[in-house]
Amino acid sequence: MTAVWQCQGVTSPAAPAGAVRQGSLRELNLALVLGRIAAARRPPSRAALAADTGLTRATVSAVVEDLVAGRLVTEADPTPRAGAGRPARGLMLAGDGPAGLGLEINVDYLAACVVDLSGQVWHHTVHRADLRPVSPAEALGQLAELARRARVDAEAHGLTLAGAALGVPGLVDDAGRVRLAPNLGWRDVPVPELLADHPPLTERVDGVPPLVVDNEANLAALGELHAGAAPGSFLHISGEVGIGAGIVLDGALFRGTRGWSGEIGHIPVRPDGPPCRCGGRGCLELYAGQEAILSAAGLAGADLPADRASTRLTQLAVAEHPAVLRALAEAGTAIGVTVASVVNLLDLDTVVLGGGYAPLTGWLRPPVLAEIERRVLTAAWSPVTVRPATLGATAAAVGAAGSVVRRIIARPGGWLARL
Amino acid sequence: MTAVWQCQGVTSPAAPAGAVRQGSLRELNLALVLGRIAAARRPPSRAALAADTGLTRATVSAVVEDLVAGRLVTEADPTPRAGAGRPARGLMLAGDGPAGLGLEINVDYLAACVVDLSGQVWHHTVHRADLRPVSPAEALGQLAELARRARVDAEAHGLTLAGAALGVPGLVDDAGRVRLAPNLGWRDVPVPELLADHPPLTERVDGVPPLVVDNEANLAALGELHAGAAPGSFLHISGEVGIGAGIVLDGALFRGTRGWSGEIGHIPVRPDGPPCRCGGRGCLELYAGQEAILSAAGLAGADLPADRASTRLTQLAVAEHPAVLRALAEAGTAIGVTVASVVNLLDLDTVVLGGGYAPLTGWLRPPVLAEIERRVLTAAWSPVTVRPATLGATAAAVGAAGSVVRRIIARPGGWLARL
DNA sequence: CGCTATTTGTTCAGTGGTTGAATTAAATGA
DNA sequence: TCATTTAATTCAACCACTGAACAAATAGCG
Repeated sequence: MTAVWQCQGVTSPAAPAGAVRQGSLRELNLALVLGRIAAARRPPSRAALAADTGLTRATVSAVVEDLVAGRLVTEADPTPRAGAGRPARGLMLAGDGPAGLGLEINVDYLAACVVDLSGQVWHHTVHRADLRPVSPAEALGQLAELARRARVDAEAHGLTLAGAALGVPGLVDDAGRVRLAPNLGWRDVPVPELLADHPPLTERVDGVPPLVVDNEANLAALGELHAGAAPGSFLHISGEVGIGAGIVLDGALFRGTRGWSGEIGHIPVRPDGPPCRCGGRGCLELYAGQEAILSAAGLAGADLPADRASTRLTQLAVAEHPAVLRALAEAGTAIGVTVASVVNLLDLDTVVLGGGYAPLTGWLRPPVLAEIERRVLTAAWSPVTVRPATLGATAAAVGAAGSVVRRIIARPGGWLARL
Repeated sequence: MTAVWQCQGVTSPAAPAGAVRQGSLRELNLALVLGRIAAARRPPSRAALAADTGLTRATVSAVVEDLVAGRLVTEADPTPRAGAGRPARGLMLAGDGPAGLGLEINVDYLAACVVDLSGQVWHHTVHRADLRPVSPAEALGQLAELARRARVDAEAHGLTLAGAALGVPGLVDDAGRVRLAPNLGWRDVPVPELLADHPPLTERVDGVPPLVVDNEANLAALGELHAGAAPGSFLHISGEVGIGAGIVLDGALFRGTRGWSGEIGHIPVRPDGPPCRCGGRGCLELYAGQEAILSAAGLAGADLPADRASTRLTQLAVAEHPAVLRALAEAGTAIGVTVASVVNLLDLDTVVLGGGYAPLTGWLRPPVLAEIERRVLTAAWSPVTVRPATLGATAAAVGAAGSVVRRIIARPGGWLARL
């Protein structure tokens, strides 16, 4: 009888955005096959791809031929596995194809990195400095120098930069202007214009190096997504001086109506709590922001520069400094209350603690889990996993670079057409 | 210079789900054209569709021919507009094609309705009764009787029921089992099994009548989406005895990892508030649920049966009953705090107040907006709209029926193949 | 009334891309 | 050595879209 009732999935996906023209077919299958190659653990053969995707072996061969000709895919030299029959030739993302340049500006550091199609990081520079007293133009100037060096290094390795992305800790509009970055003290900073004066990033390589400016929490979440360990849907919380979050739903970053999603730092934890500089009261940032934790631990004050605070906190936690442990427990509880709201709302099964929170996960996780178990209606049936980010503290830069190459993987047709 | 910098959109959409085979092309274009016909305000011509979709007129003609042959589309008899040149023949969704059966069980009523492809409601029955003292089997029996009558009525009109969907106020798993419906007092109720004994819903019509069981808040949100007034992304809050929410993102319902998204009623408003029956503390439902509002207004007690409470509340609000107005203001503030969290997280620009909240919007909106403006970081740049649901109190039933026909519109290939 | 301009819808040869089966390639194992 | 097995390619067939030409149907105008 149960077979009669087919339940689940009333989803109403919107009709495909544009027209599906003749050539779209090839374009879609290029993306499909390339995506599977990128997602596979070991280099798959053409036959395996055919079985996997449902396409014919003939079609897969033709598609792969295009991808190889476009330098997006190469054949793995050594035959990986054996059995009986003609050995398969494994396919993998090309290491000498397009690469992405990732940049990050945060309150206490600048970062630049280069990532190739396969996700391998070829270059990574972090420049620690308190950027609050520095003007936006000056900060971007320093960043441009980092970018220039990254490019030189990339070209020395024979990589072709296909684009760049920049993460900033604030709200970015469609034009790349930073509308508000409270912890950096920026307001209405036209990043693209300011960077246009510095040659390293304005030169075109191969006709296409657009710069994308985005929220650093979004890019960090993307980095975590592509780093592989995270599932299709999760919440990534970036605990820097401010607290941001990136929301990944079904393998895609959710940006919100205007691209300003994930402002988790200003979700009210205690609606009648102390006033926040955002105008609200009792925001999460007041309980779990870096300054709040430091101050609760009795470490607020002059002798701890911003660019050292994060590491110092971890050191003290490892040393089991009592006030620090207490402060982390309180912060964890506040984070847990907020995460419980998010999980009740979105039914996510994974929460990733990133940025400055990552090394503190050992102390933050217990109170976070406790609040989730108390407050999430469905927690009894399906546990929520809370784990640290696998990427380092500068996940946003790696995520930014990854977003460039991932865009190519998601829509290889555009890249191939440019050759 | 600015042209060099192309910002926005680092989105990394997952590769297309399945293989794009030869026939997929037609299938996608069928969906595309049918979707445009459904979305159009007046019946579009083939030429207009070609211009709109980017397809050739020849292709559109061929696609439309399939749709007409499958009884999904008909030509509008009267020529709508005139100008110069051969008059266009308008295309519209067929009224005699497949229809959807929508069902709803809630705490204080049962409902059934039938909706055709164009969204027109052909049948609508509401049976008000307090269902808390009734056993699940008994309640489903009553529902089956409603469904039987709806089907008879639909067939009398020449409609073909293509499927049914049922909304319940609780958590539903993949198999259609109601894991928990706190306000109904249900736990682990195997709805499909219990309904299998009642013939009206188990008969197959045309080979395909699957029953989909879903959360009523999800279905109500879908109803609001298809009713048209709402944009692509919004939060729909259903204020029944419990408080649920449906989240629509980019025109699609977001269901969460396990389909349990939108449990907004148990988002903590005051983490240290009074205990809730869910195990948490200070949940929204304790401040803005129907019982909370009644009790705050001094109306809690015996002489107000559950199935009358909602209308009574509205009457008293219209009469400006002071305690009721005060209670609504408090509830609105609690809703506002929660909505502020959601908007900070998801960056939505529209919030729809549905269910019992809809007629109370006049009193709830001001405090909700006040909290949003205080607490949402981006409120200064982009206002959030709060408006009542356009569908009546039984939006879930209409949304359920709509979900059936919308599924056909979204994927007409499957329906056409069955003929 | 007849002619032209105009727009709609259809017909048809042409083409790109997938399909399915047959074929070739390259290894294992008895 | 040869049968077996699996991988990849080749090729005729076919499906669906394309583009242009053509037929249909109306308004405007003299």
